[in-house]
Amino acid sequence: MKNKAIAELFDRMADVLEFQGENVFKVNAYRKAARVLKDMQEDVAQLLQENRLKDIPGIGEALAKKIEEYLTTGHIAKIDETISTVPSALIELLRIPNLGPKTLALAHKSLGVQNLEDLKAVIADGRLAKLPGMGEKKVENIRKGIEWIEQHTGRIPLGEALPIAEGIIEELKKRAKGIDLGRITPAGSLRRMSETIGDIDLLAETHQGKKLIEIFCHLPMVTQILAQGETKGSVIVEGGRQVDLRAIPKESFGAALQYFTGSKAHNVRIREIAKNLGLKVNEYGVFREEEKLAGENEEEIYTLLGLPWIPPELREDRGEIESALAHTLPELVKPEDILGDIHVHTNWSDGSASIEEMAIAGERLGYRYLAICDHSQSAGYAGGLSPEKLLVQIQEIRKWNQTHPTFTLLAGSEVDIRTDGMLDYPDEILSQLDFVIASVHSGFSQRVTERLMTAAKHPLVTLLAHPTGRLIGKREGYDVDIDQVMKACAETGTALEINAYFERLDLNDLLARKAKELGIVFAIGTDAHHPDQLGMMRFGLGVARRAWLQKNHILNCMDLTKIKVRKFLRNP
DNA sequence: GCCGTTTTCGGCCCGACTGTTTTCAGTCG
Repeated sequence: MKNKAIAELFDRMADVLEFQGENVFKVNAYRKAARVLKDMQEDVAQLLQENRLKDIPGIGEALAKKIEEYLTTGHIAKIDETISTVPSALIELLRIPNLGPKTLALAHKSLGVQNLEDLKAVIADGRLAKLPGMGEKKVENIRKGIEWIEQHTGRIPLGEALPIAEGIIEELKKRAKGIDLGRITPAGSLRRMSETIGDIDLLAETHQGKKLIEIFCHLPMVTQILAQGETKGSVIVEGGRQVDLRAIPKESFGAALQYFTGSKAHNVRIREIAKNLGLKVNEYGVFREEEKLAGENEEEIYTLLGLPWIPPELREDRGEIESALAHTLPELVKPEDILGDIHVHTNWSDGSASIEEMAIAGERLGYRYLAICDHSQSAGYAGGLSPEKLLVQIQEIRKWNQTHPTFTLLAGSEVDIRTDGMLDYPDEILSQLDFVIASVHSGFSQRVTERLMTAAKHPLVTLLAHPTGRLIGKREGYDVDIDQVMKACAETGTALEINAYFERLDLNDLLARKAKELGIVFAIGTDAHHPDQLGMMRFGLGVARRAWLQKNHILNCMDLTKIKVRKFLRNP
């Protein structure tokens, strides 16, 4: 599929045009087209065949022709030509905070800056600061931008960002006893539950902003204060992450929350709609001329625009606006819909807690069941269970169930799909399990598509775990044609996992949404190796919600009878 | 470059902040 390659080309084109001082709307047109292509699940080649390229929002006559050219020849002459006029090392510099296209063009034209090295040099010798419109402070900010990008390239995984945010919120509440403090919540990509977060954004409702920001900047976890004003504070906390707090008065808290939650693309659409209605939306409220119509709550903002409130997880301009206008937004799966966790390890393999400890932890979360799925025999690194040991574990689990009528343990296994394509236990063992998870843990480039498809077609396999194998910020994932695997799952009724472990989140939001369209059933499993890790369910839930999933799409939102009727369970 | 229940031309989301300026350009979110 060439969608991504074309999107990258359009993005690069936008960078170059911006650098050249082209019309900003043209630049934006390229950027929008790139974003839509990246998000899109359908293959552009398919759309071209059906002569439907121009049905893609943001793609008109000219870009459709360029896409067609790419698909037939492998490149786009006009874009290649434009891009080649500017060295790529120069364009890369646009990623530096506080250095935009104008300044970069100025440095290039006046000082001959071609790359990062040149830029550093003209900063160091003071030549950049002497250019017209430049000055010491601007240059200092660019220098800091370079420093920041050199040591801080990666984004924060959701599973790391959320606990930081919650720790700060808790600490703020404790220390703000004397002042008026109302709602306080994450905003930005964190509230949207994106898999990675840039900076952590918090919003607090208060009329004593200055005092609250003062408290915020002196929390125990703060290691550096970047900015401290009356409405905004910005700090670095232990671990090197940046956290921003904005203090918002009650009357505009909803508008600010809507505004700072984004995404940017979503907000652009919101303001377009407002404009067409003769209204104006900003972070202070909804206005008709000078008259303020709303601002205290997010709901009223959407209502004034003729829309239902849209869950933050959907706010990516991936169809939620259209769906909201048509009043067909899905009822997304909620935390209380989750009835159990069906991917859990114990100290029988590489977990750190006993079966009973995991069961008690699950019960405490209000679950009705838990599937114990330790590793299989060839997973030596993880203490995989021999067939004999697995049979003993099954007996243990059955025994436990007899004494606990209100909570059920399922006897499962996370069975390796070996490099030879076979499952790691013979069928006579697998058939004694209630639940079989198949997954790849070795040979990441060896016929993974074929192996996963074979596993999906195996009649004793319930679900494929972490189907792409990616690790956020660490590993790309298997060499796999996930479309083929999903097709096999759809055909055989095999479930796919949304692995909720914070580094995995695999399937991700976009793939899960695509799988949903194919009619595939999901399981959200935490892959917990410790009772505390059962709490990672919420990250998987975030992915599921971002994938527009409802509870009827998810195995572990069904009670055991229903799962059994749907043939996802065998013995219990 | 896209797009159209006022348009096939003339719009295209909005405001804060900063730093450089004597009224505004650039950058960011």
